[in-house]
Amino acid sequence: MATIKDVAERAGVSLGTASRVLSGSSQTSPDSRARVFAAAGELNYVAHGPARALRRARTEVLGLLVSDIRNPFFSQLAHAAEREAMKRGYTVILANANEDASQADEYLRIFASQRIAGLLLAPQGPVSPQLTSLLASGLPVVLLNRSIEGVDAPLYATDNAQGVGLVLDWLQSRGHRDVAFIGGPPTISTGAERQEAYLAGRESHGISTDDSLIETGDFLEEGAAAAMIRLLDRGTRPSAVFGANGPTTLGAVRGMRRRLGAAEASRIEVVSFDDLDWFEFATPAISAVKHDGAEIGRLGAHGLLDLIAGKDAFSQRITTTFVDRANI
Amino acid sequence: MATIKDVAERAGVSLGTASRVLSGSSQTSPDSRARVFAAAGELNYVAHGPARALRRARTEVLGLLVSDIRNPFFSQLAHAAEREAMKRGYTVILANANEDASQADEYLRIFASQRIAGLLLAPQGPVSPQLTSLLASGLPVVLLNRSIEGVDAPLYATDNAQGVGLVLDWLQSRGHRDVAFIGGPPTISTGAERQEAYLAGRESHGISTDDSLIETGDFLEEGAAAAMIRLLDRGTRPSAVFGANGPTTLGAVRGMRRRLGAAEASRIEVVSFDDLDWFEFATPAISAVKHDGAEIGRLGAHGLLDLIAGKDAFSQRITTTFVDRANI
DNA sequence: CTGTTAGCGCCTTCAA
DNA sequence: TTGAAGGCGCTAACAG
Repeated sequence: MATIKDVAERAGVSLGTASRVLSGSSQTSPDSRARVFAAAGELNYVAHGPARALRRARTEVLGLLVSDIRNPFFSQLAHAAEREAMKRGYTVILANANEDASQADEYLRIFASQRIAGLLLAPQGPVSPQLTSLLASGLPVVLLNRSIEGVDAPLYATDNAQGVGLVLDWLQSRGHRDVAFIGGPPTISTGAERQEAYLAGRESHGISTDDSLIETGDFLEEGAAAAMIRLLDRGTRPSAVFGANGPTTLGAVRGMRRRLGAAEASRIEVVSFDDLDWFEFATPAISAVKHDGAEIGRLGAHGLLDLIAGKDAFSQRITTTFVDRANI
Repeated sequence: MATIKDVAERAGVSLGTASRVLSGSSQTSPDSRARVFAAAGELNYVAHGPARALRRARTEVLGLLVSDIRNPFFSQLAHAAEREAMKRGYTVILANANEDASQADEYLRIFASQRIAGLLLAPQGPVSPQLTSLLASGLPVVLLNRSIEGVDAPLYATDNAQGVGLVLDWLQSRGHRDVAFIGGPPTISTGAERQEAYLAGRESHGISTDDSLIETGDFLEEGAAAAMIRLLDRGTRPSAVFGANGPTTLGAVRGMRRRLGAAEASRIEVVSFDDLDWFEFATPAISAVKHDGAEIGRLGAHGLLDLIAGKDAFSQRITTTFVDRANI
């Protein structure tokens, strides 16, 4: 591959001039600009990123750590963050921790070795050693959708309490009393917040406070299906089920159908935190809180780039809307 | 951040010894090993990736270019490729071209500047200038799921003709004659292959060869919904619809419901190339060819790493299975 | 506006 | 087995 030296030689200018032209840093004469660009084009010159990073002591790479890229919420988030970053000349390295803390730590190490300029973090659980040392090094960080205790970084997240409030109102309006709740891990802030808001709001919305209606999964499909089945196996027969995130709702529906068959399962109404493509096709259609992964990804990337530029960035809670499909 | 020099000083050895210990390259005494590791641990030393890349003239980074990360097929593929690469010490940079050739070219440029060690490519369309120059530079490349004319690289892909054969058999067994086909862009090899196999097999399977039953989308949901609506708007009333990939099937179902309403739409059977989470929940349930994005990602990464290691890698066609949900 | 030069952090040869 | 030294490609500081 051609180096900047090759370009300079071919253009008949010094290495320094070629560098100035190609990185557009300082003033250069129209003549040398033309010649350098021409030479670069002919040689298919593409600057050596690592060399540039070494010299500049910074990169234009952001790290994005999500917990499950196969969850559409996160793939939309990732997609939006990537676009936003690219608009401002940054590349995103995407890492997928699979809701697993040790894998997350491994990726943070890779991020550190790549000397990323900033970190977009949708964390699993508590602070890990690698994260501590990254934070200590002063790396700009923003949190997406999930907060971490003891980490003081801007947080771009769904307003979980508000969203759960919409679900509670809807459950009440539908006259549900025996509502099963399939939650996520309490170690994940979204899991904790949603569960807490739900538990706190039950009574005032005429919903049974019987705790045998509560089960906790892992925010993945399989775990949620297992949780649903545990709940049914102890004889509980709810009139509605509330899944605390997208994969959880999918798993809950699968679990119900496995235990009860499709016909009986379809007599139980389902409501979800997180709206999925197919909810309108289910029988009965599934109503849901819509929260916008893309918006969070966009805002997060924007905030992080501001931090990197030395500006301030401020946490933001994103208000949700509710899609009522009860009477379709 | 600590450099290797800091580590060497703290361990009381020379820089060269520290380097040898940390990269495990040549023989070192147990004594210096212990001291260097201890010092590195205390300083939270993480090697500077760009500097290493510059010196070694190669990176341990793979580029993965997919056309739509929000398509579950690709997010599973990406996830599996990433895991496989990580097992062998490589990092994956994921880029999402959004089924758009110019964005793809932009990302290839970024990959080039990062001096990736190899490229996993699920291409959009024909060869682009950047791709040509990457190939010319001898970069190891494998193609995933989609082939490109004139590019001679190992291809790991679904056996499209075989999969379409399963669909044709199923359509015949269900007695369908008027079958709508919503295809993908003919510029994408999967689009072309699936459409070609379908068109060629219709007659022998008792399916109408009326071309007003054929429409082409863009492999994204919106385009497919529009295609479905165009088809219905010219008065065509099929008894079954065949969607040529996952998002296409989703869009087709949406389009049908929009035009015909849920009740009438549910009298049309749907079959899909690519199985989605929710097909069992649809009314009637949607049958599908199951092709395995994860397997393709895994095989692709494996093959690419072999190429990088100087070994050979061989194209592989992955046989599909069919999930018949007609009598659930 | 341009040429020259030092050095970013690391690995690897060359001597010892 | 170890220390010393050169240089990967690039940018920025300094002279001119």
